[in-house]
Amino acid sequence: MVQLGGHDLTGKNQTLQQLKQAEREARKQMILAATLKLFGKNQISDVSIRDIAKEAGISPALIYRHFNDRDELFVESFMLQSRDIIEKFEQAIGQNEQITIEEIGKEFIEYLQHNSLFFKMMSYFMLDYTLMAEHLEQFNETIRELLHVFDQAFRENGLSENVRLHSHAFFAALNGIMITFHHYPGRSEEESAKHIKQLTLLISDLFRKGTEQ
Amino acid sequence: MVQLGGHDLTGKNQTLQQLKQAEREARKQMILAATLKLFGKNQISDVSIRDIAKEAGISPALIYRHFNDRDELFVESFMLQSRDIIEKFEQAIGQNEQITIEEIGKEFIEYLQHNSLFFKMMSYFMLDYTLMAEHLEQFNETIRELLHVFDQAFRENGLSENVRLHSHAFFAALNGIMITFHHYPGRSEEESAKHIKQLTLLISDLFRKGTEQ
DNA sequence: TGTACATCAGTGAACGCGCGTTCACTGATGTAC
DNA sequence: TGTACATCAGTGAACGCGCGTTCACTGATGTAC
Repeated sequence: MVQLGGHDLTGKNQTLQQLKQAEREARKQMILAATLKLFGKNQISDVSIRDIAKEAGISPALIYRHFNDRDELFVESFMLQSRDIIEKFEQAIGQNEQITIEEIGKEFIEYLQHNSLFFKMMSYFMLDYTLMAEHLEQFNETIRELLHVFDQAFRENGLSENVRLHSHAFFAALNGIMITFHHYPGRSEEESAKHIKQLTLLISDLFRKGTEQ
Repeated sequence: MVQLGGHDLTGKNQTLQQLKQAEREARKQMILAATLKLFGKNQISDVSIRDIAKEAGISPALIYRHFNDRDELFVESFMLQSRDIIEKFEQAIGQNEQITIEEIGKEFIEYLQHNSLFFKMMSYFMLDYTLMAEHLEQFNETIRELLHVFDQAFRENGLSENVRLHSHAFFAALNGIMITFHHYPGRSEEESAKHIKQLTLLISDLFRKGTEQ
C-alpha cells in the first residue's frame, strides 16, 4: 500500500487527494489575490493580515495555514505579480522585430505606470532591505529576468561592450524617474505622467546616442 | 508697559525672556539631534517617539511641547539635515571654477553615500506621499534648491535649452542608481559602492555627450 | 451497516506588545501687592 | 520682606488602539474494523 503522511495515494483515493490538494491551492491563490488587491489600493506597509482576511472573507488564522508569516505572504504576492508583469512586458517587447532604445524605455515606464502595483512593490522591497535579506534570491532572479530584456535590446542596437552595465544604468535611471516624480508635489497625476514621459524620452535618447558610438 | 502674553518685555526682563527663549530653542535642537542620530542608525519608519525621548534623555511627553506630532518632528528633522547637506554640497561644487558633468555626478553620489541619512530621508518622503502632502512646500523647496545646483552646472557646460529638464533627468537617474543598487542583494557594501561609482560614470558620460551637441 | 477514531480546514477570541498621544501632577521660578 | 498666585518645563503613568500571531475549539469528512 502506497502511503504518504497517512494518506492512501492509490486508485480512486489518489484523485480525491488531488482534488483536496487543488482546493487547498485555490484557497491559497484567493489569499494572494486579496493581498494584491489591497496592495493596489493602499500603501503596502499599511496592509494588515486582518485587512487581507477580511478582503478574502476568511479568518485571519487561516492565512497561517498557508503562509508561515506576513513576510512570506508579502514576498509570494510580489513574486506572483512579478512573473505576471514581466511575462507581459517580454511579450510586448517580443512583438517588435527590432526594438529601439526609446521604445523599450517608453514601454517599461508605461508598464510601471499601468502596473503601479509592481512599481510599488519593487520600491517597497528595495528600501526595506531587512525583508529582502531572507528572500534575496527570489527577488534577485526577478530583477535579473527584467535586466535580460534590456540586455537583448541593447545588443540588438549594436552595443557589444559593457552590455549589462548599460542595462543596469538604464534600468536604474528609469526607476529613478518614476520614484522621484510619480508624486511630485503640486502636480496632478496627469501632469506627472506627462513629465515622466518627457524625462524618459530624454534619458532614452542619451542611451541611444551612447550606444551608436 | 509693553506686554506680550503676560510677560514684561522691557529692560532687564527682556534679556531674561530671551535667555528662556534660547534655552527652549536649545532643548528643541537636542530633540532634533537625537532624532537624526536614530534615523542614521535605524530604518526611519522604525524610529519611535519613545526611542527619541530615551536618546535625548527626556520624557516622551516633553517632545509634544516642541512639536505638534510625530510627522512635524520628522519633517523638521529632515529640513534641518537637508539644509546642512545642501549647503555643504553647494560649497564643494562652488570650489571648482567650472565643474564638469562627471564631477557633479560623482560629487552628488558621494554626498549621498557619505550622508546616507539624507538619502534615507529623501527616499522615505518620496515614497510616503501621505506624509508629504501636508509639508509639501517645504520638501519642494529643498529639492528645488538642489536642482538649482544642477542647473548651473549644465549651463556652465554650454547647455542652453531644456536646462531644468536635464537637471530633473540627471537628478532622477542618480537617485535611481542609489535606490536600485545601494543594497543590491549578494553584494558587500564595498562592492555596491564600486558598482554605483561605475554606473554614475556611465550616466554622467551620457549626459556630457548629450550636452555637447 | 454501525461505531469509534483521525484528520484537517476553518474559526473567533485572546495574547502580548509597542505605538502615538494625553493626563494629572510636581516643582522651580517669577510676579503682584 | 513676606505671601499668595501664575507660569511653565518637565514627568511617569495611563489611554486607546491596531498589530502579528497563537489558542482552543468546531464540525465536516474520511478511515478502520
